[in-house]
Amino acid sequence: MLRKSGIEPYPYAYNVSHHAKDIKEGFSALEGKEVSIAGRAMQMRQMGGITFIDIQDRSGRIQALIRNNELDDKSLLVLTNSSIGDTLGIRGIVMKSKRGEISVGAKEITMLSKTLRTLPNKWQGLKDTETRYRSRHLDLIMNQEVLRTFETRAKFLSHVRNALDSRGAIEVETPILQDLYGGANAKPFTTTYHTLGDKIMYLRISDELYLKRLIIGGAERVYEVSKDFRNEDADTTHNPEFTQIEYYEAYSDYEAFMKMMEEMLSSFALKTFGSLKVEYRGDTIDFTPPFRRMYWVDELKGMTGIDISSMTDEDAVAINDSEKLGLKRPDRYHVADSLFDKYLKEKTVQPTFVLDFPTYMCPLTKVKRGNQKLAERFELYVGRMEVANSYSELTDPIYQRKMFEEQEKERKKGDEEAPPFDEDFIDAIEYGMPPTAGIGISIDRPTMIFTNQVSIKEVILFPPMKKLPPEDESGNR
RNA sequence: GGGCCCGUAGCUCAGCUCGGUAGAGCAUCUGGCUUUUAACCAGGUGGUCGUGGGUUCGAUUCCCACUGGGCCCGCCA
Repeated sequence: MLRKSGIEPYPYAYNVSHHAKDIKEGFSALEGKEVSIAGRAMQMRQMGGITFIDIQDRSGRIQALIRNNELDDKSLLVLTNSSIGDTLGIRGIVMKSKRGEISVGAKEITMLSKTLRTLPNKWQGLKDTETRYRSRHLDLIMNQEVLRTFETRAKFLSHVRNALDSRGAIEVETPILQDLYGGANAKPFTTTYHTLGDKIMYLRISDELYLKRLIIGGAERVYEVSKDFRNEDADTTHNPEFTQIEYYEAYSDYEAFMKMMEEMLSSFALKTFGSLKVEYRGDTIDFTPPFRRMYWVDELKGMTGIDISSMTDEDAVAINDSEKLGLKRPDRYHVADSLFDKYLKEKTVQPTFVLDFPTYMCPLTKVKRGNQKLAERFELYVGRMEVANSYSELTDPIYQRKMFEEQEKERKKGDEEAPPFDEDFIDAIEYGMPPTAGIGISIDRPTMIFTNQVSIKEVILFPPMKKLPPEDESGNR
C-alpha cells in the first residue's frame, strides 16, 4: 500500500512546536515564523494546485494552506494520498490566507497515522447517543466540546484536591474490594476472591469506615478520591459507578465544612468562569456565599404539619397513604426522604444546605447539640441535586454499636440496603476517635452543573452500556 | 419494574400513512480546477432497511415477540 511508495503510514514520533490555539491567539508575534503542528485532518478543500486542510488538535482547529509547487516530492506524495481523518504533521510558516484566515503555509507534510475508517459527516457530525457513548473516541473527534467537558471535570477534581491539600490533608487509598461494605445505604456488587478460598468480596459502596480508622490512628486529616459502586439502576443523575471525594478532619464539625464548601465552589466558579454565576438548564445558579440554609424538618412541618423528627414507623405508614407517596416499604426513613423530594427538592436550585436530619436517618452521626431528635448533618444541594453530604461524625462507640444494631434490625426486616454490622469497626472506634467532621463531595454532579449537562453520562467517559446482541461480531474492516 | 418515542449506506436523514425487494447530502474512489471556509463541476462505488416470527402472491412498509438506545415515572437518602 502506502509503504510501497515510500510513505510510512504509522511512524514513531513527530516534533510538535505549537497547538492550533497558540497560533491563533499569538498570531501577531508568530506571523512569518516557522511552526510545526500535528492533528487530525477534519476538512479538506482541494483546488488543484492548492489545498486547504483543517487540522484539529487538542486545543482546536487551524487551517493548513498547501501550495503544491512549494512542497518537496515526499510531501506531495503524502498530500495526494491523504484524506479526511488522517493524522498529519504540518511544518510551515504562520500566515494569513487571502480571505484572512490564520493558516500555516506548509513546507512539509508528514503522515502520522493513516485512517482506515471514514469519519462521520462534517455538518451533522455524530449525534447518535448510543454510538457516542459506545465509541467515545469518535465522539471526541467529532464533538470537541466533549473534551472541554472532561477538561472541566479534571479541573474541578484538581481544585478539590488542592483545597484539601492546602488544609494539610493527606491523600490515601483504601480497599475497593472489601470484606464487608458500609458507610451508606446501597446494594453492593459482589465478586469472588479465588485464592482466599473463593471468599465473597464486596466492591465498596463508600470508603467512610476505612477513613475513620485512619482518623482513629491519628492521621487527623485524610481524603480519598473514591470510585464507589452501587448495584442500582442508572438514570440522569445516578450511575452505578461514580466518583466522590470523602474527607475527614479531626477536631472539626459540620459547621466548618459548610464554610469549606462555600469557599470551594465559589472559588472554582470564579477561577474557571470568571463569575460566581453559572447557567444551568435555564437557571442562573449563584455561588455567592453564604449559601442558603434550609432547616428542613422545620420547613416541612410548616408546609405539611408533619413533624418527621418524632415520626414513628406506624405514623410513617399512615403518612405514606395520606400523602400518596406510594412507597413499597413505608418506614419512617423512606417516608421522610420521600417527603423531602415531594415538598422541598424543588426549592434547591440555588446552592442550599439542607440540614439537621432526624437521628433515625443517620446511624453514623452525632446528635444535634440542643435537640436529641436531630443529627448534625447537612446535604448540599445545587440544581436540585445532592452534591455533598456531611456530618459531625459519631465518635461514641457505645452509641455507635446501638446504631449498628438498629441497622441490623432493618436489614433483617428486609431492607437489603441497610449495611451489615461491622464488629471490626466497633473494635477500632472503642480505642477512641477524636471529634471529627466528615464529608463526601460528588465529582460527577458538580461537573454536570459546571458544564451545563443534563445527564450524568455526559460527564462519565465510558458509561456502562448493555451488551449488544451476540451475532454482530463481524468486525468489518 | 411501568409509559412514550426511536433503530434504513461509515455519518445525518427521507421513504412506511395508502405493501410491489430503496433514495438524498456528506464521506470514499476517478477526472478537472493555484486562496478555499458546507469550495465548485462531472462520473463511479457503497444497503441481508436492528433480530426473529406472522399476515400476504409479494413486507423496509401491516401485526407480534425479542434486542439495543433516548425521555418520563418508580426505585436509588
